[in-house]
Amino acid sequence: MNDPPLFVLLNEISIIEHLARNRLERALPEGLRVSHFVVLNHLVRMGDGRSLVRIARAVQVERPAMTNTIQKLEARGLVTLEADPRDGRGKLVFLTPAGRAAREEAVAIAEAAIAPVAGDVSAAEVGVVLPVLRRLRAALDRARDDD
Amino acid sequence: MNDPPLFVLLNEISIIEHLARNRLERALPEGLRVSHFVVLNHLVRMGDGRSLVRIARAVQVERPAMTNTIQKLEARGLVTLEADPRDGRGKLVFLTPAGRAAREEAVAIAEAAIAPVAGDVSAAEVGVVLPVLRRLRAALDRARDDD
DNA sequence: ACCATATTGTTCGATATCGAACATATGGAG
DNA sequence: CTCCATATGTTCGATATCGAACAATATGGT
Repeated sequence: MNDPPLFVLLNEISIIEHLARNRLERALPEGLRVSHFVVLNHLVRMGDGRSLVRIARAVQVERPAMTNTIQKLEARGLVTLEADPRDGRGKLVFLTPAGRAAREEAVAIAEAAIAPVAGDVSAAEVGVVLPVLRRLRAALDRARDDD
Repeated sequence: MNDPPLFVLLNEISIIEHLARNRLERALPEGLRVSHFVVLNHLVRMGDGRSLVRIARAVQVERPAMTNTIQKLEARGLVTLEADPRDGRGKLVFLTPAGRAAREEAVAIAEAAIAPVAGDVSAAEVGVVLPVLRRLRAALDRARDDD
């Protein structure tokens, strides 16, 4: 079997993603899904007060999924919603203090979850790999827009 | 934000996986899911006549999901099931000619789907990145067993 | 040989995600 | 200003996945 190199790479990426996601999912507090964590993380890192669509696009899910995720986060008191003053259709998502705290806790859990494998891949290696993957991601993103 | 390097790497991997999966999902023939394609691919590459659990473990899904996937493949006439002569509990999965043909077609579709981004990552770069990711995958696999 | 334990494939209930469709709101073309 | 295409958030129906639990079979220790 000589599949194209990129094919093999994506296959490996797919497996790693699945393993890492499952591992994180089990480590997170009861009821806090990876998808929730991803949104909290995004809001902390990129800033809150963003619309649902914008967040959805950033984390690669469709709008209905984001509606669901945000409703769960709101029910937990981790985010609040406000009407967008500039757009009557939009809602803006804001982190609550509890939301920021939950994100901190989840990050600590995530780091602990990957600690056992951290020794197998050095920071230097990540430094080599990461730029290539970023380029790959950018290319996939561009290809998506072209469809 | 200075997250640990491995954390950033896994985050990037997660995004790439999602983009690539969505892209492939849309390109595949109606009703043929990525999960189905993964199983067909596995059977061709690693050999058929394997049990459900064995396939499930290899492609990182739980047994109920594999039961579902195999039933769909069987309904499409892409695989057949036989009782394991050595184990009264087991079933062995065999590819049909139609299954092999469907796999060939799906591989061609998958290659076409990633062709637009193939130019952005050279084979040499894949050669550099792949060993690191394989090591990461192996480490995650080991960590899973340790739980 | 027997019984406890593990394994296999399955069913069941819960949940997340998706695509399609909808109501509402925006904004540009005429 | 009016009207139509577009965008936003939501609801709905379908589907895949998971964890738990189950029946049937294997396996290993005594």
